[in-house]
Amino acid sequence: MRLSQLFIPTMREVPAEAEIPSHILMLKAALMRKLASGVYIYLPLGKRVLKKIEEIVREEMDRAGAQEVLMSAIIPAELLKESGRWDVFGPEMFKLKDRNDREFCLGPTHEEVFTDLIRNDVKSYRQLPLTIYQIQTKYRDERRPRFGVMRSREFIMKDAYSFDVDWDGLDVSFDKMYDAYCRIFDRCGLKYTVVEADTGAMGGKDSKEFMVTSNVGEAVIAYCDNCGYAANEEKAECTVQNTINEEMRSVEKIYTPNVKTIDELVSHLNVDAEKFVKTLIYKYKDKVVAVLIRGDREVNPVKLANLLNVTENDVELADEKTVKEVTSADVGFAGPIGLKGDVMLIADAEIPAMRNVIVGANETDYHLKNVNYGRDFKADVVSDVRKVVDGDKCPKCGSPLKLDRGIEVGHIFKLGTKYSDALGANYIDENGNEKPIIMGCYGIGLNRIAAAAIEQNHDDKGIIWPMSIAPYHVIVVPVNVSNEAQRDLAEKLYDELSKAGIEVLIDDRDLRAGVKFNDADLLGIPIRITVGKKAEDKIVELKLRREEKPIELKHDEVLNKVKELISENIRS
RNA sequence: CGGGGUGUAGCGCAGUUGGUAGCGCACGUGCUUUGGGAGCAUGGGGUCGGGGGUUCGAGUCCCUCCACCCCGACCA
Repeated sequence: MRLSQLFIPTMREVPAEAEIPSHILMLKAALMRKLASGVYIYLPLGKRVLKKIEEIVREEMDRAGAQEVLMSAIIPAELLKESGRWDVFGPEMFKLKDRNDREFCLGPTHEEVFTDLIRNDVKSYRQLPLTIYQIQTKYRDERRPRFGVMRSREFIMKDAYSFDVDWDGLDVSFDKMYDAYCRIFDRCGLKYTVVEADTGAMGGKDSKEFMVTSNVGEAVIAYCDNCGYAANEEKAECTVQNTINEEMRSVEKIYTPNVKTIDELVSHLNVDAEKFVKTLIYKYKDKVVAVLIRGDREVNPVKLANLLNVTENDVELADEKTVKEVTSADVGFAGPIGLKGDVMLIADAEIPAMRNVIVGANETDYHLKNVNYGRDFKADVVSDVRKVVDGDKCPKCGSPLKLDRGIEVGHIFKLGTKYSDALGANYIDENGNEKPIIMGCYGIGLNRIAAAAIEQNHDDKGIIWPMSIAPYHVIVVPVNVSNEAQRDLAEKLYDELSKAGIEVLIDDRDLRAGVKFNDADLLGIPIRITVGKKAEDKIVELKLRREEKPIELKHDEVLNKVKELISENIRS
């Protein structure tokens, strides 16, 4: 392709709306443009990158025995109402009505549609196992789209669903997908970590996320260098860090006028935050629960929701009125002793291991010190409900955990029977018994892969595409197109490379060398061939985008060298 | 959804006490130039986010709506 003809409106200045490198570079390098908040259109180069990623995903899905189908982006409301998710997703869905006032939504995910297909057309164990997938646009009306394609409202996803006769079968299907995912991300040139994840509103059992490590990632992951344990922040198990064996002292009431927050208490009493226990009042489904947690810790809302057997959306901090009713005091003085009404008391796992702590007195302007679990109060439930912190002991081996940020590019679940039960997707086993089909589901965000790849592969000049997903492999740059020798040699090379099936660009624009080099760097084409002063002697330069120094090559050596470089850098 | 901010040429921005809109880059044309974002000359491009109001006169003041961005909340 000729740059003089390619629709590639690169930008010299940084668009004000973009903050992170991938977003900036995708706009600058003319991969995409924004149409509306969280909605992007892809230009020729961006489209090629997506195609490359799509092809890798497709090859690996097919290799793993999955079969491609294509659902509709439009889903009738009744299907999602059948599973209950019409309300679970709620405002996250783009909803629409047809002329007869029938409700639909633009699919945020497709479990129900796939399950519906299977319940109609799969009846016997003889038809199982089966894994089918699609590559399709999904729609989620995110509250806050951001970071370009990283969190957009329209995005391309590969979603696969496995159907098995039993849990052992699911394990096999799941492991195949797991392996396929590793191959996909390896081939895309991404550095990633697989972490244990919470299943959340999706339901199901085992769940793993594929996280591309990046400091712009929105997810926090905890991992252990020693034993390999890794989990996302929501899931990461917390252990009791240290057990204090002080002698229990007697409870004292202390006057703490208008001292409400842990920070204020720390400076008022000159005692470390870890000697306090916070009492947080939450509401869920018209019930009230009090959560006790060490002063310097944070509650993990996912763990709390799971413990209460509700979704995260159902749990929220109680309003002031409720807090006053339950604690008989202003907000800021809640404690475990003397709560009124039907309040479940949950203590974080660390609480029983603490001694002589300070808690709210359930009386405005007072706290209690030397309070001890077991002697002074007992919780209805003791469970891990806090967020991990850097340095926590690994739940598997006890070494210190580290925290990092990641971009979630893939997520695989063992769903089990959640949707087959809800929609009645059953099969007849060899004994004639009707049983629910055991399902798994597996998602990959394709545009996110592109953005994540840029996050991990760029410098201050632009993108540095991994060979496997680069829009083109080679760019031929004649330094001066009005120099006949340079132009002719460049054209000849372009022609030879094209005929050999190489994906090659030629920058035949009548521009200064600096502009062309800067564009080539911005675009991130892996191999640049510069045809300059030595064109008369049939000598050109070959420079890798990733490397600093070029090498000189004779004209007739170029094709083989290029072929070699490409095949070295693409795994299949 | 709460808090903050911004809307002026394709991009980045300026616009004073209210007086009829400008700069850089980009774009067209001509000449010169040609190994890391050239120079000179010349030209085109604007419902100043929309609507309403105040005023002789509004990019500027007031009201209102909208869009977009950031922080938070939220997120299979």
